[in-house]
Amino acid sequence: MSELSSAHRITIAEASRHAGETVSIPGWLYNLRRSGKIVFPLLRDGTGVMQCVGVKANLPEATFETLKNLTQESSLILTGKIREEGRAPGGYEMDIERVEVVQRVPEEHPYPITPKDHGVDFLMDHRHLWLRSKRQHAIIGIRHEVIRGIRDYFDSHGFTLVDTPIFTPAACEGTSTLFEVDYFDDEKVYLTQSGQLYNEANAMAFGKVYCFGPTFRAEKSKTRRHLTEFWMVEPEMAYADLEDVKRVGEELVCFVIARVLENRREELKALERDVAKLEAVKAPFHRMSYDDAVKLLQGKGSEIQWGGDFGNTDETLLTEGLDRPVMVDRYPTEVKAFYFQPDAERPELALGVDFIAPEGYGEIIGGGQRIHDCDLLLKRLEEHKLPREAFEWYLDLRRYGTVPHAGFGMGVERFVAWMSGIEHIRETIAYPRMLYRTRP
RNA sequence: UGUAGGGUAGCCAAACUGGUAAGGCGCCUGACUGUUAAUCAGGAGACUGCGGGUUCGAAUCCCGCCCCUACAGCCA
Repeated sequence: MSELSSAHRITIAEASRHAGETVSIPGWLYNLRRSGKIVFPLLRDGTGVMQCVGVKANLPEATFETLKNLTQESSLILTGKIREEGRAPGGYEMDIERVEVVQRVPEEHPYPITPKDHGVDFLMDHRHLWLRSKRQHAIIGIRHEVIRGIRDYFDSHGFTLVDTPIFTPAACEGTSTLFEVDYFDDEKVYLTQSGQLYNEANAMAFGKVYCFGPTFRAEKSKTRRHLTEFWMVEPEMAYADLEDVKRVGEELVCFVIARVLENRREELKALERDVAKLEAVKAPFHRMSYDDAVKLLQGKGSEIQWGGDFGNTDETLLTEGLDRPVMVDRYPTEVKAFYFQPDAERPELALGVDFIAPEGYGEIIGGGQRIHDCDLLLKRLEEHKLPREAFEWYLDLRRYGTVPHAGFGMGVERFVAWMSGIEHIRETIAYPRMLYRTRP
């Protein structure tokens, strides 16, 4: 590509450091404003958008004509001098000297996404192009920061990354529906819905581990909080209990929020996110038992009965008026998975905890302490009618040096939706997979 | 899967108790030397989701199907 740029190549993000220099910026035409003898192409290069100026009197006829007739999203390389300019959005502007059009989008097939209103369905059908627009760019940038923050947190706190398989032989939790995949020789495997069980084995090998990858749920959920394919980070710790889960979860959330606030101001601004709401999220988070949560909800008019799980509106009610997440712990054993350690004093309760984010973003973390006693685990497998043979390897973890251990899972997309302050989770991943949408 | 709402040009969208398809964006032509989703003037572009029915006449009413959205259940 070097023959295409006639001057030092820079990105728009670097432009402020090159004021007074003549540089080349390769990119795409975001928009074009024209006014007779002066044109303002807005150049987009993935790092930002920059207003450029072309004045007829200062340019060869052909160059000006080329600029004037550019079409939206045409690819081009602009060369010119960078100048500080108060009238330009972003504060810097390029005085265009040369233009090289790499591909001009023909007007017979103009770029479909215009700078005006579009419906969700149309935009989702053009998701591969929609990613070029400012809002999507900002959300994906925040997603990147969230993922980097999560990794940095675990990497700097003694956790080893041990990724778990995506093809799994059976249900990890038995409840949710699984996607079935044809394997070789008539064998069936399933797409993972959690790395949990493998994580427990890995924790016994490495002490503190985490896995980070996609998970799949074949539930026919059709809400703004659900995807059939989503990313989850799951830490697991040996010699740890429910309190450790609460402490680590709280630290992780605060760490990642601080990173987003530190490095993604521009994106938050583009999304008109109320950053004061994020800045308010500090430890300690609110702590509440399931018992108290049920009483609180009933007092607020919820239909919930002791023994039931929280609905969507219940979660919103629980954080009503709160500026930070609430951790609800000690759920009835029946509503939780088979592997939860029971409370020593009240065995009808499971040592699990859910973190419910404020502003209606719902559950972002779910986890707890696992059963470490082999006999109890066997009993639970029977109660849940799970095939013992499939869990022999899992039982081995209780036969060879079992220890109390605990962990949790955090859904990346819900976290990103919360950070971004957006309504629907579908915008937090580049290519969302939902109940009735698997394309593009 | 249930309940509710919706499907009108490439996109957004109006059209009352049925009367013969507004407006805007984008595209094309022209004007404009500081535009900020530029503005102004003109132009092209629609078997009103699909199939059937009622009617002199259907975007509008009725039946069936398809698709979308929101909410609920389940969950991260």
